[in-house]
Amino acid sequence: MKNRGRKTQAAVLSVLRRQRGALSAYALLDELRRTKPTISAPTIYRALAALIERGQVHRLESLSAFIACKDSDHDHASILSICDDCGAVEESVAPDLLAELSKVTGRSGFEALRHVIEVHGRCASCHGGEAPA
Amino acid sequence: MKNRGRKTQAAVLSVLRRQRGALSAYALLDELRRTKPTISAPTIYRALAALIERGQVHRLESLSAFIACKDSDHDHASILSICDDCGAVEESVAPDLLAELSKVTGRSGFEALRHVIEVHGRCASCHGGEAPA
DNA sequence: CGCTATTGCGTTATACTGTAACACAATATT
DNA sequence: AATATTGTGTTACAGTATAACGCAATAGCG
Repeated sequence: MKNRGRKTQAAVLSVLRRQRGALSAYALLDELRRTKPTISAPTIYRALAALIERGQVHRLESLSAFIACKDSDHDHASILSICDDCGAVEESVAPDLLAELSKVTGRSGFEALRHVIEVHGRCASCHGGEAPA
Repeated sequence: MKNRGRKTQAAVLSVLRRQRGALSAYALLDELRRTKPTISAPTIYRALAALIERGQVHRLESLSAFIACKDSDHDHASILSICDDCGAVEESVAPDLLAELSKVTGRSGFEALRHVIEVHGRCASCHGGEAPA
């Protein structure tokens, strides 16, 4: 049976999809405990690992946080834009850019296997809107 | 006086420069304790923050680790290539790529302020060398 | 159909990463 | 010289993640 852990994974994914921004593992944990009070950290991390492996969840390295993948049809690495004001995260895809990046790092013979690209800044509503606090 | 913390910062930088790869904050701490046994975590983190601010140290977000900046003349974000076999880290600079990246993320009106670009893979000696364990 | 082997989930406990808050040292000010 | 000011160094703790164990669920065998 392949579906043993799938229930937890589905629950995790469902919570992440409900969010506008990213969620830390422990925020996720708190949320999931509302329906399953006994759930604990390693369960979450394992579910996240499986989801990340399948490309359904991204880990934001620069935030130690997680987000559901929006457009499920891309196998290649995403470019993640993180609004430092409101926490919203956007995904962009740009295969040409990844190829270019591999080329740059490959100058020295480096073999690129996994790209981590995260861009911090302000989303349209935040930098167009009122001044920050 | 501006140099109050500079002594610690210099010590941190010196240790980082001696390394081939990146060092976690606590590995750094252990190393520094050899000459100054009383030093503790926040001291290290403050020194690191100052060094990062000045661009002399980079934080590898995907490793929670730190590395001395090799070529001190660039203000723009670095592209960091991390060898997952030997831990060696290379820095590349590619302003055009950053501009392109800002353009991609800017499609939706996002204003890019800080780029995090880390590429995992294998350095020339590792993927050219013998098979991994 | 029950018994045993196998796989990997869930839990407990703990290690690693990072920071808030306080106390004090060094300098600037009167 | 005494006091105000700034920010370092420390203590203590919060947040992030995982090793290791025990058990539940399934598969294979008699």
